[in-house]
Amino acid sequence: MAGKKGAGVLELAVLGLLHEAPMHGYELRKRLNTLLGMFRAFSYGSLYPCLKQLLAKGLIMEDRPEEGTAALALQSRRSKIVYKLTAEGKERLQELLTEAGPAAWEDEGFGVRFAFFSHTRADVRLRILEGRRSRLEERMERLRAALARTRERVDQYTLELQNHGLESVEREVRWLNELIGRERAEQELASRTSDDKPREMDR
Amino acid sequence: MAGKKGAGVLELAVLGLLHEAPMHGYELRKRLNTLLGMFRAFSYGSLYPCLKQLLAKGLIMEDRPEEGTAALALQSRRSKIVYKLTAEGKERLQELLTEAGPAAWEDEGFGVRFAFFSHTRADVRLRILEGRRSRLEERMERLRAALARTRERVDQYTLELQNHGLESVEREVRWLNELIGRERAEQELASRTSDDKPREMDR
DNA sequence: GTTTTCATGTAACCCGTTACATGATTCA
DNA sequence: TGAATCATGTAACGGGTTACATGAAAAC
Repeated sequence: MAGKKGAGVLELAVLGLLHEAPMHGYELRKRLNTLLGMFRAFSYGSLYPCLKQLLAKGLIMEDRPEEGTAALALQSRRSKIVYKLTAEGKERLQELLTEAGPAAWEDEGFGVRFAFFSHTRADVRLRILEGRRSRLEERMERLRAALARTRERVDQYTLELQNHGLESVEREVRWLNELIGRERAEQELASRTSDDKPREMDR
Repeated sequence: MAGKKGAGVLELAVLGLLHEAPMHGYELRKRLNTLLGMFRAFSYGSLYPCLKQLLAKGLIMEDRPEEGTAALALQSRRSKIVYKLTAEGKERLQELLTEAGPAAWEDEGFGVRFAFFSHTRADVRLRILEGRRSRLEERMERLRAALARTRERVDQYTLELQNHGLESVEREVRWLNELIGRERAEQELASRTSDDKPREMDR
């Protein structure tokens, strides 16, 4: 609970990907951008400094392929640097994936969290999905209100834009509804299996 | 063509809104956020500096309500400051709305341009819509490829995310197709009306 | 053997936010 | 008269990009 701040999408994404498999920066960036391609794209200019920083924090470690065992090659020979999570890194990742607050359901962070949902506790998943949904429902309301006002002022394009925006949000809400339904069903199934045990909401 | 750079969404949005009607900062921000609510939300911390900067560039001017005609009130009395476009401001706005390059169809800038499409030349509108579409089609291809690869690795949630992303993009492409169709129809109609006149693409 | 792609990194910069400070106006 | 909201502003900071520099490995 000490001065831990910042976090950021990138940090989480890197930790998450490295948890799946050790990787070097270049590859990491590619995986990053295919994973989150529909939201954003990171550049090397942000990735490498981030790695450096994670290294300094002891959350990841380098795995430089040390070439010919002995003292042959001097320390030059720049080569691929494979990164992997340390124990603290895994802990940190788990911690990030467990927090179910605004950071997890705002536009910024939701995508990444969702991408790593299979490493997230079931109850946290549900809370994040619900948080996201109510966030979008708010937006929907505001959008509907805006639309009602715009309809009178008849700027055809603004109307078209807001309408398309509204439909997008509505669509995402429907998607979330389905996901939440599935999660609930699974949870119920799970609790019915472990049956009479006195509760114990995970963790 | 001299050292004009930066621009930015905010500048365009402010010019666009002020073109519709003079306004003070606070109101401007609200209009801004209902207009572009589904993309982003600006804070005062960026709006006021932007206004200051536009003022310095001579694109907008203040309209301080000068109270009781004469030298009564000393120069204190801070009050609402209504901004409006200058001649150069209108020119600049027109210039911004006429450029049909990447800036106009990337995620960042597309929304704002579209919102002000009714002040944009018909041919420019079409080019921007087409630019946007091909941008999204690229993304679609990459997304489809990513999906194909993900399907084998069976992370259920990643798959779900990418799938939803793909569908969103496909939906936007269909939307654009429709808009482009309408624009084309209108253009044809217009050219058939003015018929044998040697061209003169609007404005 | 040269071009392309892989691979790592840095420095300058930009756009925007957060948090704060201040004051006027409206309304209970 | 005190609280809420309207209204304007600033300083510190942050997270990211662009453009650049460098070099190894693969492809042609």
